[in-house]
Amino acid sequence: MDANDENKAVTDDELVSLSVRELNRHLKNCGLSKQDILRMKQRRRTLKNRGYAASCRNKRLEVKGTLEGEKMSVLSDIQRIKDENSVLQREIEEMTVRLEELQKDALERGIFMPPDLG
Amino acid sequence: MDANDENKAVTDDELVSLSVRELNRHLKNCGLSKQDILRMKQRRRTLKNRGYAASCRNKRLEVKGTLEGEKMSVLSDIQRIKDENSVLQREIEEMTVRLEELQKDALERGIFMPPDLG
DNA sequence: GTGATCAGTAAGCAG
DNA sequence: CTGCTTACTGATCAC
Repeated sequence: MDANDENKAVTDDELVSLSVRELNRHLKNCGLSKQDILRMKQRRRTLKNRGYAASCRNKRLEVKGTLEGEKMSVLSDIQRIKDENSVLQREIEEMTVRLEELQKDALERGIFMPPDLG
Repeated sequence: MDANDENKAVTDDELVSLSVRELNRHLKNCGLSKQDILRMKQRRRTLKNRGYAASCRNKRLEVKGTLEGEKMSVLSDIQRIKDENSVLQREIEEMTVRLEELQKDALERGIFMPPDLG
């Protein structure tokens, strides 16, 4: 098992993907000095940070995109409700006309409308 | 005039605020080597970049804030229009009731309603 | 040259 | 330690 690890170069990809336990085992088997080990640890941290920074930027863009999408969605909601509003308004106008004609007709025919309905 | 500038330490603030022309004059009067002048130019650029980065971040926050504000504004618009919608809906219901009562009353009194108004 | 933005780095905070 | 965020830096692009 030791033979498998010994003198094996560690790529950046491996350095970030290996667990701490695996990394320690590997570093020990390679017989690196404490200085080198520290250096590797720091490089691992740096590489991780690189990834974190990338996710952070992606997240920022994603949040922004979501916000923009929500705004658009709400804007279209407004349009829908405004249209609905217009329909109601038209309906009211029609009914108003209808009532006025009824009143006019009743007057012409000498019919008294119930007071509470006029 | 030279005496005023000579051996005068240049702070970072001055370095970024001085115009190129003023800076060149100052650097010359201090009798700096070309190496030093180049170093100062680069430092100036770095300091400027620092400021640009800050504005960039501020702008990003500002844009985000504006977007959120717009979303809130549109949301309150929706509420307003929905309320207006409810008022219209209620108005329609009242008129509907009124018309139905008129019809019922006419029927009871044996009065024919005009066909186009029924 | 100047200003803006991107990706990478280190410092610092939170879990 | 891990992951995220911020400030800074150099590189790069557009004006």
